[in-house]
Amino acid sequence: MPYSKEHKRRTREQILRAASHAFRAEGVGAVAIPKLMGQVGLTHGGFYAHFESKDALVAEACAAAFGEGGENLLTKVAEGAPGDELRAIIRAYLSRSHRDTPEVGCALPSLAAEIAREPAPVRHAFTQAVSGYLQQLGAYMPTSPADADAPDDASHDAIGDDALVLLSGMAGALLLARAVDDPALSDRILRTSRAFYTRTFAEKGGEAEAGKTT
Amino acid sequence: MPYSKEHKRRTREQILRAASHAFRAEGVGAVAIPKLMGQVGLTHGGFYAHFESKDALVAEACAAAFGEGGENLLTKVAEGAPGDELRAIIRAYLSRSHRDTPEVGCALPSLAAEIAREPAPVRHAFTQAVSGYLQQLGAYMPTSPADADAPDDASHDAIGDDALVLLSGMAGALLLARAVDDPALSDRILRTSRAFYTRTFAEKGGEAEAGKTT
DNA sequence: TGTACATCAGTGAACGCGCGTTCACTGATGTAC
DNA sequence: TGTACATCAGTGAACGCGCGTTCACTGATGTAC
Repeated sequence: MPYSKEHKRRTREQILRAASHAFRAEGVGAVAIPKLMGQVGLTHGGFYAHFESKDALVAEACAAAFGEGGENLLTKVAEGAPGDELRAIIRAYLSRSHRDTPEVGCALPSLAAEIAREPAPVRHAFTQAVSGYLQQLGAYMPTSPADADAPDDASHDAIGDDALVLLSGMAGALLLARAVDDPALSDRILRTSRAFYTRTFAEKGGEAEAGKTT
Repeated sequence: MPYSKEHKRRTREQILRAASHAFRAEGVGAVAIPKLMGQVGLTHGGFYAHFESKDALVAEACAAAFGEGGENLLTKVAEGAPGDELRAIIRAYLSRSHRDTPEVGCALPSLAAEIAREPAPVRHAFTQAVSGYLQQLGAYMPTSPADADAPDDASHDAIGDDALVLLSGMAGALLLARAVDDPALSDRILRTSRAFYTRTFAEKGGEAEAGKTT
């Protein structure tokens, strides 16, 4: 046998990691396989020993960007602020640092518009990944994950209404903050949204459960 | 003189309109000049009699997509519901029809991620257009357009905090509803967000001003 | 321990393709006489 | 009113380029003896 199984696995992971960063930073359409392989220190031909096509890579990289194994932005931030997870998540999501480093940030604001135009398998992988992300976020929210209503279409797992609104709202704010070319306006979008979502979802008047803090 | 000035103006406008639709539906990178000119019934070479480059077209089409002259989504919807403009805007923005026809919808969810990676002139045109849009939206909101605080950076025109949060939040919800491949989940994102933004911004407990309705 | 061998990750030339843009041209048009 | 002319919107072949993908190859490696 040539090389080791471990060697191939590592190369594949390197490609996947580079892709998940590049896609978020530059967009799926702007990332070329030759350039991507160059970043990993290989030539373009070798790509097809690891992935069937660019589309297959996009699908996998989407999942990776949201952090399928639980090692993602949400858990990392939450671990750093025990007892105050939700406020910490909102603060981090709507930070200048998140705005300025899309390559390691949430894939929703950077990729969702392009994913919506991608073929079915890619959209499916994205949906699965974002669903997991939403469930994770919901676990940190005051209202319990599954709401008691909606008797007609009670299916899509355990995603809470609040998590849906919070994540999509923060994603929209980050999207706008990144697009705008006036730094003062961009900062203001972050500040205003941070205050709004903290006040609405991470303080007493949330939805259920009252608690600590003034 | 050949043809008339009017003739040239009309052709230019046709290209611009086709571009603003195609960009929103397919993304800037996926729209090719040859295909675009074909849609207008012309060949690709003629494009450069009307626009200096594709980038110049993108910048103008962004402005057009938001409706620079005041003839846009917001005013159209508001006119149809005198006295209840804000609720009507939220309902229309987060409707299935808006989700399913991006080519004539708001440019924020469909184009912002790509615009953030575009050269400076394009980003500037986008920022101007979205600022106007935000001001227009603010005019329909309970709180007055310019807030009384922020003495250090009081510059960016008259965009209210509420308008910032509402537009970016709705854009994020539409973005997510379009990306997801599960129709039930997509509908739920729209329904939940519509209820949330209506409750938060278009009912008595808004920010200031109490009024009608129960 | 040393050598022959089979495997297959990685190489790089080549493919067909569509892109944005240029340019010599053509032919429909409004104006001057 | 009818004809000659100048203008320039629109044509379409051509440019250089980089894309995704294929494929005959090469050479580093783990295994068998």
